Amino acid sequence: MTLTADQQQIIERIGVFFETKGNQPILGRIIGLLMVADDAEATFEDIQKCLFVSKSAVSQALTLLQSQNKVEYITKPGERKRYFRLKIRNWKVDIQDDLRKVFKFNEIIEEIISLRGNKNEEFNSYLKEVSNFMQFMEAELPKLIEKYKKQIE
Amino acid sequence: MTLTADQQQIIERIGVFFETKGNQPILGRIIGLLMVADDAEATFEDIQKCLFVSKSAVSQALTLLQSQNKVEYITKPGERKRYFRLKIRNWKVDIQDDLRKVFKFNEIIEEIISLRGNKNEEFNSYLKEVSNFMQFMEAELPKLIEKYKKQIE
DNA sequence: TTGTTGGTTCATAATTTTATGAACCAAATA
DNA sequence: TATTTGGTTCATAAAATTATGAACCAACAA
Repeated sequence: MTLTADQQQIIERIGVFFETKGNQPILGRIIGLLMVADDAEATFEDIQKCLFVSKSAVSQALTLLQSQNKVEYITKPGERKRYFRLKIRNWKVDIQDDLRKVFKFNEIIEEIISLRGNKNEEFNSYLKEVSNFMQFMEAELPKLIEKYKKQIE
Repeated sequence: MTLTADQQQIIERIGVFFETKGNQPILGRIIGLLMVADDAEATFEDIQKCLFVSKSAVSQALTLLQSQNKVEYITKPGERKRYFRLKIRNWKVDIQDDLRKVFKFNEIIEEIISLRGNKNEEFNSYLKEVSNFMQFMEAELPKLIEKYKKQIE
């Protein structure tokens, strides 16, 4: 498999995106490769050669991505090689998870509120306001997704 | 300033939360301290002593947090010390930014779509579907925030 | 004018994260 | 049976991140 300069570049950008989300560089690049590859799949060897990394790095990264349900592989008749692909069915779920993660902080905020004294009531009410906003958003999110589902029907 | 065991514990949890969002450990802990502190503020010395870190670490972390608009300081008459606080007015904005960041990936997806060949149309249409979902969510988000604002009036 | 307080700066030490290479293994092939 | 293919495993090297300490500075106090 050979990549164009455009493809190489966008793989790096995808890599950076996933890296800033807290993943190690190679994971994002593999996801990137699987996204830009013409047939949306790549063998172990493809990954190693396209990304210029060691066998062990590829092996470990793939193990991780599979454990995270981000990647799976298929096989082809008469071949021993694995063809790795993105487990794309999970994406919308991933997006929702990312959104929920933002509101996850509300759990901590609620704990803080219950712990705080009354030395700074202004801050306390700010906290409550933020908490309220998060609660609202968290509750509305599923409704929004329902709305989307109806819209595409 | 002395912290209870409860306060110490929650500071660590806040620290971990911010750390997994890609920040260095000390930043999250400082934010945590400013959240649980009774008067919602702390001096340079307070921070150093409560978090058991060096002067330089505190100085560098505070510079960063201030540059990120997360922290500010006030002074008190007759005192040279700075009292650091969370710039709490920015929080709802921060939350919105975090949400937008999730959809930011759509820019990359759109680029990928325009770059992809037609070797795997199934994958192509999956990509379009995900992109569509993100576009929808991104467009609805401001409406949701409007709805919230009206609701609290 | 000397010392103290409240910091800042920067080179580098300590730690953590990430990638490597060598050894290994099972299945298929020669 | 020996060799090749397609990987895995693990100790550690390399790189990146984070924290430290020493030197410094300005403002104020003695």
